[in-house]
Amino acid sequence: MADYLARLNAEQRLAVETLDGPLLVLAGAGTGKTRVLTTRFAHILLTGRAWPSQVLAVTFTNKAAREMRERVSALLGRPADGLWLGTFHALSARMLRAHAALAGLSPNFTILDTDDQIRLLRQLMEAARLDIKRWPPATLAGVIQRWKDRGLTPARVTAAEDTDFAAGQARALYADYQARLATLNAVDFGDLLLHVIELLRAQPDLLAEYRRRFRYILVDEYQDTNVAQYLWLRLLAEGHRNLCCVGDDDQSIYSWRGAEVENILRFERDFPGARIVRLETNYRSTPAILAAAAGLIAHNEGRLGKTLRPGIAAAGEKVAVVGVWDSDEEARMVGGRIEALRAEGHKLAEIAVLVRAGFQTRAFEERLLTLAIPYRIVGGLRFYERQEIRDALAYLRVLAQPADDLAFERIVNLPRRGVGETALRSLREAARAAGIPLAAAAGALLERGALRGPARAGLTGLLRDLDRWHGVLDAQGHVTAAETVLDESGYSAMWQADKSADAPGRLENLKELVRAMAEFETLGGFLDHVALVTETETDAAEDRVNLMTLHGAKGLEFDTVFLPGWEDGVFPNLRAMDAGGAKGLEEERRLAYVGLTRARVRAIVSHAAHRRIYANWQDSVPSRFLDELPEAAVVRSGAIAAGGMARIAAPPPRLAGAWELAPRPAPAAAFAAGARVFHEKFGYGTVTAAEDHRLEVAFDKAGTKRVLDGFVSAA
DNA sequence: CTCGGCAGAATTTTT
DNA sequence: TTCTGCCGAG
Repeated sequence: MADYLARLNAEQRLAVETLDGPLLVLAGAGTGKTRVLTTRFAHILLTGRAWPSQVLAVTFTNKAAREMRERVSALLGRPADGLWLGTFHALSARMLRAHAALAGLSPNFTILDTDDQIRLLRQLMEAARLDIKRWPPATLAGVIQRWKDRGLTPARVTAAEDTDFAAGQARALYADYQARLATLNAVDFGDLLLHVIELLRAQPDLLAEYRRRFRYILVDEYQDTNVAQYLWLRLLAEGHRNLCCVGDDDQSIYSWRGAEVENILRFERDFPGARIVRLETNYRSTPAILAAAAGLIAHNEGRLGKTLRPGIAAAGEKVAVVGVWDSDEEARMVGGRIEALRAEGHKLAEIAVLVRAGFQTRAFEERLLTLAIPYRIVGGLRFYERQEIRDALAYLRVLAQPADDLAFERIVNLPRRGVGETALRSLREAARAAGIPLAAAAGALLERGALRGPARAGLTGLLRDLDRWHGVLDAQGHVTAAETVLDESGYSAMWQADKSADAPGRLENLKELVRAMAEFETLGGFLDHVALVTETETDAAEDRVNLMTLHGAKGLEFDTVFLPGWEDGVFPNLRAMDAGGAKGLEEERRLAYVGLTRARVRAIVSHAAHRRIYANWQDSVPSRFLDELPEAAVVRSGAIAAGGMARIAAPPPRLAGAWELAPRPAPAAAFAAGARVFHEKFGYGTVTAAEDHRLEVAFDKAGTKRVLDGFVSAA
C-alpha cells in the first residue's frame, strides 16, 4: 500500500478510495477532513485516473485553496501546476473570462466589490427618487445578493418575493442594476456564479466540454454552499457524477449568506446511489473539550448526527467558564491569562481570542497593547478595503477598463482638480444621453467646448494623463504604470502633504500595493486577485496572539482558545436570532460549537455582567449556551473586581456574583405601534411603526425618529 | 468648489 | 465613543 494511504485510519481511507460515483464525507471537527481531501486529490493523480487539469476542486476560502494546493504538491513531490483549484468565485471568474462574449461581456470585465455595488445602487435609487434614508442602498444590495445566492435572475424573481423593500420596488431596481452592470462591463460577486450557470445552461456544447474535462470534482465545506453554488456543481457533475463533497452539518454557519444546510442533508436524494462516509475520530481536542462541544451541539435538532470519538487518550483540562463583573475586567482576565501562559513558555501564535462580532476585538486589542503582548487581527481591516488602496485601484481599473464608470467617478476629482458636483452632473447626463462611458463623454464634452473654468482644465489634464498612462502600461508593464500613475496624478503627493497621523501609513500601503503587483503577470490578473482574495496575508511566522471572529476561525485550530462575551444578545446574537428565529438560534449554537472545537488543549469561556455599549453600561445575562455545557466537562468560576485587582472566587458549582441571579428576560418584547416608550436622548414618545427591532417613534419633544428597540424602554 | 463643524445614529457574521 | 452625512461660510 502506498505510504500516504497507510497514514490514514480506516474511515479516512474509505473516503479516499471510494472514487466512482457521488460520495458525501461527513467530517466532524478535527477528524482529518483536509487530509482526506488532499490525499484523495493526490490519489486520483497518482493512480493515473486523471491529469491535474481534469480535477475540479472547490473551496470556500482562498486560504483553504492555498493550503490544499500546498499539501497536494507535498504528496506529489512536485509543484501542483495546472490545477482547477480555487473558490467558487475564482473558478467562476476563470470560466467567465474565457467565455465572456457568450455572457455579453468583454473579457476585461470588472469585478465589483460590495462598496461599488452600494454606490451604484445609490445612484439608481436616487434616480428613481427613493428615500435612501428610509431604504438604505446597502439593504437593497443584501436583498439582491440573496436573490443571486438562490440563483434568481431578475426575471425569475416573483412579485410575491418582492414585498419587503421600498414597497415592492426591489425587483425593478434589480433589473435596472443588472442593465447598468452590463453597460459598465462589470459583474458583482453573485454574478460570477450566476453568469456561469446561465452560460452552462444556454450552451450545451460548453457544458459538455466542461463535463468531459472535469472527471473528478471535489468540494470542501459543502454545508456552506448556497443554491447557486449547488446548481453550479450539479451542472458540472451531472455527467459522470464523480462528485465528492466534504462537510459537516454541525459547522454550517453561513445561512445569512444564503448557505443552505439542506444541501448537505439532501445529498442522498440529489445524487441517488451516493455513498456516505463518516469521519468521527477527532485527533485535535482533548476529551474534555470534545465532551463540552458535543453536549452543546446535542441541543440542536435537524442534524445528520455524528458522534465524535476522542482520538486522544488523556482527559485534559476541563473547559473553564469564567464570570466577570464587566467587559473591562473580561479583557483584563484574558490578558492576564495570556501573560501567564506566555510566562509558562506557551507560544502566542497558539492562542486565539474568538469573538462573535468584529467590534469586540477592540477591547482585547487595547488590553494586549498595554500589556505589550503582540497580537494580530485576522480578517479585520482588509488591505484592499483601505481608502488609499481603493483609490489607487480605481486609477488602475480605469486603465484596465475605460468603461468602468464607478472607478472613474472615484478618481475624477481625486486629488482635487476642480471637477465638482456640477461638472460631474453634466458629465453623467452626456454619458447617459449618448450611451457611452463617462470618460468618453468627458472627451466629447471638451471637444464641444461645453465645460469651462477649473472643471475644463482639470478634465483635460486627466484625460491627457490617462492617455499617457495607457502608453506606459503597454510599453513598460503594470508595475511601472502604477508607479507613474500614483506619482503623476498627484495622488501620492496628496498624502505627502497630509499632516494627519495616518498619512505615512497610507503612503506605506501604497508602496506595498505596488510591490504586490509585481507578483502578477498582468494588470488584469492582479485586479482579479484583488477582487477575489479579500483576506489579508498574515505572516503566520510571527509569534502573536490571534484575534478574530468565530466565523473567521473556521478551519483553524489553536492550543488555547478564549471565547469571551457569552451573554444573551451578544452570543447568541440578538439580531441573528430575530432574523432567523429558532433556526437562527441553532446556527448560533453551531457557531459556539465551531469555537469550542478550535481548541486543542484548553478553552476559556467568559461572560460579563455589565457591558459598555457607547458611553453607558448595560446589564447582561449569561448566555443560554453556558447552561448547555455538560457539568462534567466544565469548571465554573466567578471573578469579582475589587480595588482594581481581579480576585478569583472559590469555584462553586455556579458562580457567586449577585448579577448571576438575575432572571433571564423573556425574548425581547417588540414594541407595537401605539406603545409609549422612553429613550435616553429623545425622551418620551409614541411608537408609530414597528418592524422587528426597528421602531419609528414620534417623540414628544424630539420629533419622529427611527430607532432600534434596544435603545428604548417601556414608559 | 472646498472645507470645517455639527447633528444624529450606531452594533453580525463575508466569498 | 466614533463615524457619516449634511449644511453653511468663505
